[in-house]
Amino acid sequence: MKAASKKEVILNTAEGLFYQHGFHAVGVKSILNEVGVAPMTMYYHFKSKEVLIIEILKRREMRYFDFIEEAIDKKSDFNYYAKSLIKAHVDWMKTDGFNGCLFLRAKQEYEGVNEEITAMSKDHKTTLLNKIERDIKFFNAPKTLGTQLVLIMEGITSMAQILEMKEVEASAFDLVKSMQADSE
Amino acid sequence: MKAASKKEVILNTAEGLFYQHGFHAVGVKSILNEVGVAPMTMYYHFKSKEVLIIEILKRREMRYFDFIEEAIDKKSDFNYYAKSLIKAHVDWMKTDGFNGCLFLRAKQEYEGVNEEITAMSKDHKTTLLNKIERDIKFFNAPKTLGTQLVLIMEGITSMAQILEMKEVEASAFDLVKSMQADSE
DNA sequence: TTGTTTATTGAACGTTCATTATAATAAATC
DNA sequence: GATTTATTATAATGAACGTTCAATAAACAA
Repeated sequence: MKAASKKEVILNTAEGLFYQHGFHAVGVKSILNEVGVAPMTMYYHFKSKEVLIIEILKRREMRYFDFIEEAIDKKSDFNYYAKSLIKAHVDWMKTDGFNGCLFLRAKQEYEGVNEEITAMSKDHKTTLLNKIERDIKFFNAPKTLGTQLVLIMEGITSMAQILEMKEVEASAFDLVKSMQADSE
Repeated sequence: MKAASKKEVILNTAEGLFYQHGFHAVGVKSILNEVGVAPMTMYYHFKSKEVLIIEILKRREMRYFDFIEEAIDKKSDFNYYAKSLIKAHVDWMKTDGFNGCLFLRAKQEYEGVNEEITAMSKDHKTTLLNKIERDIKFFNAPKTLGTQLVLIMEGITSMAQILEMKEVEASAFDLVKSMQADSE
C-alpha cells in the first residue's frame, strides 16, 4: 500500500492528540514530536494551528458521514432505519476511543475565538439532523422523530465517556424501541 | 447583604470563564484580571489552578443537586417524576448559558493529567444515575429506565449548544412520553 | 498598643506557547 | 539538467503560561 504523505501523518496524529486531550491542551510541538517532523514541515502545509484544526474537522466530517451512510438501512421502515442508525453511531464510537464529540469540543474551545471553527461545528450537527429528517420523510415518519434520534445519539456520545458502552447501547435501543411503540 | 469575600468572587468568576471558554483556554491571569486581584490573592486561597478547579467542581456539584432535588416531584408516579426531572434539568441549563456540561469538559481536559479532577467528573455522572435509580425504585419502575433518563438529560445538554432550546425541550418530552407508553 | 497572624499587593521568575527566520538539502517534476 | 516542491535542523521571536518573591496592609489578639 502507498505510504502516507507527511501531510496525512500530521493530520492523523494531530487529530488523535486533539481528540484525546483537547485543542488548547495539545501544543504544536507535541504534534511535531509525535510525527517526527520539523516545524516548517507543518507550517508548509498548514499556515497555522487553527487552519490545521479546520482541515482535521473537514476530513472527520466526511469520514463520519461516509461511515454512517454506508451502515444505515434506508430500504425498510422507520423502525429498522432508527436501529441501524443508532447501531452505526455506536460502532463509530467504538473505533474512536469514547472521548465525546470532537465538533462539540471544537465549538466550545473556539467560540468567540475562531468563527470558522465554530460554524463548522454547529453545521456538523445541523447537517446530521437535516440528513436524518430527509431520510425518515421517506417512511412518512413525523419530522419530530428526527430531533429525537439525534438527541439519543448525542446522549450516547456523552454517556459512553462514563458508563460501559454495553449499558449505554442497551438503554439507547430501549428508547428507540419505545419511539416505535408510539407510532403503532 | 454581606459582601462576597475575594475567595468567593474568584470562585464565581473563574467558574464562569472556565465554563465559557474551557479550562486550558482560560489563563490564571485572565481570572485575576477580571476579578481585579493580585496573583498571590488567588494562590493564598488555592495552592494551584487545578486546586481551584477542584473546588469549583465541588461547589457546582452541590449547587446542581440542590437545584434538581428541590425541583423534582417524588410524590406521584414515574410519569410525573420523569417530566419534573427533565424540566428541572432544562431549567438549570437555561440559567447557565448552554455550553455543555462542565464536568464532562473537566474529564476530557484532565484525563491522564489530574486524576482527582477526572474522578470527580465521572463521579458526578454516576451519582446522578444512582440518585435517579434510587428515586424511581419508589415507583416500582424498572431500573433500566434510570439510564434512559440520564441519556435523555445528556442529549439535552449536548443539543442545547446547537439547536433552539424550545425544540430540544420538546423532543426530550416526546421521548419521556413514549417511555411511559411502554409501561402501560 | 503592641505583636502576630491573615490577607493582599506589584513585579518578576523560568517555562512553554505558536510562529518565523535562516539556511541547507532532498525529492519530485518538467 | 533545471526548477519547483517538500523537508531538514537550529535558533530566535514576543507573548502568554502557571507560579513565586518580598514587601505591606488589614484584622485580630495580648
